[in-house]
Amino acid sequence: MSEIRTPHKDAYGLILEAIDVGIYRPGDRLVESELAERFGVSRTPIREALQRLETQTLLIRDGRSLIVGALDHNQLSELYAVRAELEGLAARLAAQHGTPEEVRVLRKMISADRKLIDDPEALSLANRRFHKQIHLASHNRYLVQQLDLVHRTMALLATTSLAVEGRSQGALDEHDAIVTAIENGNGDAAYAALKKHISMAFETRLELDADQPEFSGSL
Amino acid sequence: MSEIRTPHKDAYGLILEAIDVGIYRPGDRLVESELAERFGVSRTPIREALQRLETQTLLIRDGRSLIVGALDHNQLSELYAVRAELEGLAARLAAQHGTPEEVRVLRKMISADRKLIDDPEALSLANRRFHKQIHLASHNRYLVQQLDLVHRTMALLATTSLAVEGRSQGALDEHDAIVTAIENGNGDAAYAALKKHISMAFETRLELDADQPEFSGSL
DNA sequence: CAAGCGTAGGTTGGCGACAACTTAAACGGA
DNA sequence: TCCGTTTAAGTTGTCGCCAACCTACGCTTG
Repeated sequence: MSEIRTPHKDAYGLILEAIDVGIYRPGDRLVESELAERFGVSRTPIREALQRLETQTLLIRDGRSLIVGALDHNQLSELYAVRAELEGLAARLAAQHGTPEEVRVLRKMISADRKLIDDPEALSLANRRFHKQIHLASHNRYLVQQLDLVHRTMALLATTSLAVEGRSQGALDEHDAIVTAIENGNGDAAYAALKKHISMAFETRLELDADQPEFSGSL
Repeated sequence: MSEIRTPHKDAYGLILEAIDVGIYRPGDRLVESELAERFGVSRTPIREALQRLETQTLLIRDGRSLIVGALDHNQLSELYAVRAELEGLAARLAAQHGTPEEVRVLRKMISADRKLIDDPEALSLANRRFHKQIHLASHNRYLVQQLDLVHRTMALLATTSLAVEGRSQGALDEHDAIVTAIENGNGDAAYAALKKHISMAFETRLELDADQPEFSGSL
């Protein structure tokens, strides 16, 4: 209750947030001393955080130093392939092992999210929570862990695919189909519905990237 | 060319190897100063390595210190569920995107491995290489990364499931079926064959654990 | 004799400093 | 003017030290 200014986020969270906010963009080089000064700590905790981020491939080595990872088209494609499979598995397991309480929470989320249909910002956050809830309902800690990694990697992408006009409605309908399958305990249907959902999201992102003026890819 | 004694493995690899060899067993507490003295380095690189191992959940926090992670029955079950899905995806992608050269290497591996049928030690190593080759043939770096993580987690298990009498022959036959499906470019068949293979391996491990006098789970 | 408190030992987290290395710039010579 | 060499600045890797904290043992007291 004492520290309001600094909620004691460690260097890991601080750097992650700095990347999220856009202070550091893909391709930027991260200098330890600079980060240390920015956050008012020594280089030691910075180094620990950087190493953690490196093992998660959010940062990649360029010679001796670290730069913020970038996702080119190939990487995006590969990432979505893995994500589709893992999310599909999560849905299947959620249908099989999810508790009634967990499933009801999912159902409630959809109802609540329909009211946010015009607020892309809030909808993006709600979307994360929805998927996270499915992950947890799978009751598989390794799956949760791996999906966390996937989602963190996707944080390297600036914009959310929900920003595309009209995508919100479709996404919510897909969410509905997923939850319905889970409610019915139909693992195969849940697996298929979530895979389809990820496929649509990927397709939307590709359209989004195609419209961008493209100032990526540079080193 | 100067250092033959130490092939410049960093602390990360050294600790990992120490766990593999059994110097440190699941549940053991890792003391930084002890590791530093053992490897003849300062605490700093040790700390970095420990943090990396912690992010991969090979080490887990017990209060303030780190202990080697252990896998109970539930964790093992969850881990194999994820592994089956990821390995299955790797096989599917290998069938779709694998180059003829990569596939031929897989075929050769099986022939070579049949000669090792009486050497569980060598066969275990060959088995790892075989699966790794499939991962690489998927041409999906994130899948490779995640499967690496899974396999490293399984390193916490002392014995290999290939140690079970008669399992070697069955495993090789399953490998054969997998490669055949990949050769035919049949993604669905490859997916199913590898999932089946992992399922059999899991079943074998359960039998193995059931026979063990069980001195795990403590602490 | 038991229980609670205090102290001492040990371990982790953080910091500043130094050495090794890489990169880049500047200077000199052809 | 261009290229090579030397030098200097900057950054990372490693180290030893100190403070905070947790634990466990021992002592004291009821």
